[in-house]
Amino acid sequence: MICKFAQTIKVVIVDDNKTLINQLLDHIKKHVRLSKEEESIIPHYFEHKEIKKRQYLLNSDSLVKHDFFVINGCLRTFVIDMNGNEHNLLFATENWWTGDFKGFYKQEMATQNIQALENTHVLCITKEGKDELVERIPMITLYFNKLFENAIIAHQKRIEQTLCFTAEERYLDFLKVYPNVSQRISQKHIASYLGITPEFLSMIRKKLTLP
Amino acid sequence: MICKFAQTIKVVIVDDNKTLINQLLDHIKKHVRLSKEEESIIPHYFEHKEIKKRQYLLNSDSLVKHDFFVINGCLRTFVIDMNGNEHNLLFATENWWTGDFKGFYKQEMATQNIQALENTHVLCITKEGKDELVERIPMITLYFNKLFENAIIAHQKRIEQTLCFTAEERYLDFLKVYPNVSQRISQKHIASYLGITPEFLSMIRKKLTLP
DNA sequence: AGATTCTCTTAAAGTAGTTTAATAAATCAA
DNA sequence: TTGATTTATTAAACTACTTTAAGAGAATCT
Repeated sequence: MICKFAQTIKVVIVDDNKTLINQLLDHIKKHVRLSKEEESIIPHYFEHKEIKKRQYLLNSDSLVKHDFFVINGCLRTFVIDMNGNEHNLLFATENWWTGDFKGFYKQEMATQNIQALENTHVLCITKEGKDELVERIPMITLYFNKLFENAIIAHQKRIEQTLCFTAEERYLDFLKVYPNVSQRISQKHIASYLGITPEFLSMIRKKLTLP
Repeated sequence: MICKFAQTIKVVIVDDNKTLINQLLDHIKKHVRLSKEEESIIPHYFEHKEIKKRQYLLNSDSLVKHDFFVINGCLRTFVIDMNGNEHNLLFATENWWTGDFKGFYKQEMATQNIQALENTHVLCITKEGKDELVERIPMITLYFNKLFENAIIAHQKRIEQTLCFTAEERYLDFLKVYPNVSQRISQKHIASYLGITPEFLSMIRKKLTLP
């Protein structure tokens, strides 16, 4: 055995945009069948972008130009309230879509912000690009429709949880549903996502580790 | 002048299903152009149902057979938590769609309940019916897509508000955005929608009416 | 019309979660 | 490696909201 850790070392090869777009194509093909010709059309509508840790991909009050498909890394989408406090809405890792939804589809100014929590590679598409893509490959509507469907289900779940669950219950569900995300981001960001202060999350965690 | 109250008397004519389906067709035509032939196809996929005040249109743990378009009246969609408490997710009045979203699209058991707060007329469509309708009138996908888009925007707004706003701010926004709904339903149902107790809503209202 | 049930209000006591502040631990910059 | 900044923890004081209880008013049922 040359390297006994080989299985746990994650090597990200980003030398070639073809690798990146294939990841998106694979994701699309989980929902829709694509002909070889269609597969060759899709790459033209996406632009690759690398975003370093702590940098911003979108700021509120700027025009929303793109929607983003995450290749690797981690992004957080958040809003800033009247008192200047940030509230995380979503963490996006590998194979997640993110963006300012309303701003993108209505072609308005952003109300949300997107920041990289890790060095991150994304594929960007514009609204016009997406519209043209759907026109050229009508079947791909099924894919985007499925994304919408999943988004609504996820949003409804979150609304139900804030109405029905305590902060502790919401935290436990978050750990269960997003185990890999929760290990990669800081607790203050998890607290913000859950709608509580980092201090209170710390108390919850203490209570959970004790018998 | 024969009756000086004529303008304030609301006469609902429900003698004829054609009147009902036209209301839906008008709603669809705000988003998509329909040929006369297409207009004649659509009615076959909808079934009219009258639901009396306090009756249930859907109970959790039953199979979700239909999605609903409200002609008139008012429905509330709610979940029941582990302690048996109800939490309102949505009020649907004229020209709103409602249903157990996840249950309908995944053809699963309902987790949500729907009850009439007023005598209500709805048009029902099954999942198979909707799928076939979309196949026969592909353009109608644009209509349903727009509904999805609006649903995601509304859900995101609600999530942001629970993170950023106090109960009082959420109440004021509810009054502003749904003035007609808020006058038709009881305060205990508004409180439940806002995620607070009726007692606390009462305190908020008292505080707001004082200087 | 009278009895019953539901809704709204008020108030006092209680609790989930916040704020402030201080300290330790981890991460980052140089 | 050191100093500077950010993150996590703990605890005490505080606040937004809940719970319980009780009474008045409205709606609903015979």
